Amino acid sequence: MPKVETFDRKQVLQNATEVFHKKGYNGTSMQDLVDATNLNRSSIYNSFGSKLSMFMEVLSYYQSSGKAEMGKELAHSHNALDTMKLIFEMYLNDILDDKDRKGCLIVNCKSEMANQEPLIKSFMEQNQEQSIAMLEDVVHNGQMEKIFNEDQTANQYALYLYSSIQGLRMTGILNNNEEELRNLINTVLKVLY
Amino acid sequence: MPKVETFDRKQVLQNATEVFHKKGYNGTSMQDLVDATNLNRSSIYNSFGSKLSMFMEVLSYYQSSGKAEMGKELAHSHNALDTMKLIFEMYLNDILDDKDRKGCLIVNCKSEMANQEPLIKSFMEQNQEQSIAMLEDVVHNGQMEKIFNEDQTANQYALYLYSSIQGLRMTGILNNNEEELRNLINTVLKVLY
DNA sequence: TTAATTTTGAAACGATCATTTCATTAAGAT
DNA sequence: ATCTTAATGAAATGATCGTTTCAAAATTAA
Repeated sequence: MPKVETFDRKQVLQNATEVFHKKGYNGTSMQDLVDATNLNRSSIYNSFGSKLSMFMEVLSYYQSSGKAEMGKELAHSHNALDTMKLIFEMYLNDILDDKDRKGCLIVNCKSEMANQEPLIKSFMEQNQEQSIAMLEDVVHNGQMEKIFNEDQTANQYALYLYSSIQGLRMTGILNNNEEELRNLINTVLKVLY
Repeated sequence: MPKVETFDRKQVLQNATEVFHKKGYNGTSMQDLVDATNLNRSSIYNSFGSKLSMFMEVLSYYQSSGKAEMGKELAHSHNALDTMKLIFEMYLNDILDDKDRKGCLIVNCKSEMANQEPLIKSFMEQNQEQSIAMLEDVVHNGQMEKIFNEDQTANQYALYLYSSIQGLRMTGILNNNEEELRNLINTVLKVLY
């Protein structure tokens, strides 16, 4: 066995994520990626195949990073309401920390490409399914604990919450007033209990 | 006075809107616009200046069309709850009729360009301001009529509704199940009364 | 009819697009 | 040391990008 991949693939993906996130898929050029990753143009094609397949890998990386971070954050919460508040708190912090006002990579990509690129559409469908399943689980627990009402099924509430999160991400692009956003989140969650 | 503008500017804008809506700004080429408008490349530049300024005009046209349609729809409603339901009903119909699953041009553009193009950012800020003012007015009326509660100020509820609408538009890109969306809308509105 | 002005067509602009090619350099395995 | 494979660099691919140019055709007011 000869020379093995020497560059840090994770670091490269992080750098690529940053550009795609800031400029969008169509707004990002291969030159942008060469500059951001400090990788050779040939190396990008050797290691990632094409702009689109590199982007798909970026999306997966972004998704699993988010999931990991969320899992860590929720590890020590055993109350469904606290869990739900923590979830929204994470998105809020993401908005408040986002100096470039880029919004959410996945939401942005859905709006840019879901109706154009079948691979993206599939990714978004499974992302939606997973997100709703996760939210449904939390709501279901809350309903078992009698913390959340049963006016709607857990699945119905999960779709509502999923939609609210997308709305929050969109709103956060232009509005980063912490007080207003916190109030908005409280209003979203109020219907649950 | 010699030759006057012969083509139908409104029709041209409608055709251009269709392409921009389907492909996004960065995904739309000048050739796409030439094909869609049946206008000469030179004529486009003579009449609209540049791709970006044509897009700005498309955005304004889309916005004012939506406002006009909404005004007509709401003309005969004098109950704040009915008005609010009609507003959401309009967005729902837009989703159900959207065969290409394009979502909302304005929401898409906000996610694609608000952080990159100052002209777009300004447009989106005034669009948000107007939308919230309109919603605030309806909520305020409902609160006067004692139909809506006063747990939050009309302005706070307006931001919540504005955010919910953006979420609905994003959700509608992949989900066009009428029953689920209707249920989602009911959940959104329930907090108001 | 003439003068004014716009639309049109076609070509060209230089820049940039995503991708490919290939010879050179580098490094682990035998 | 040598074989094997990967990373690199630089150049080139052909296509397409947004925009400009300009002469010819078209239209209307004077």
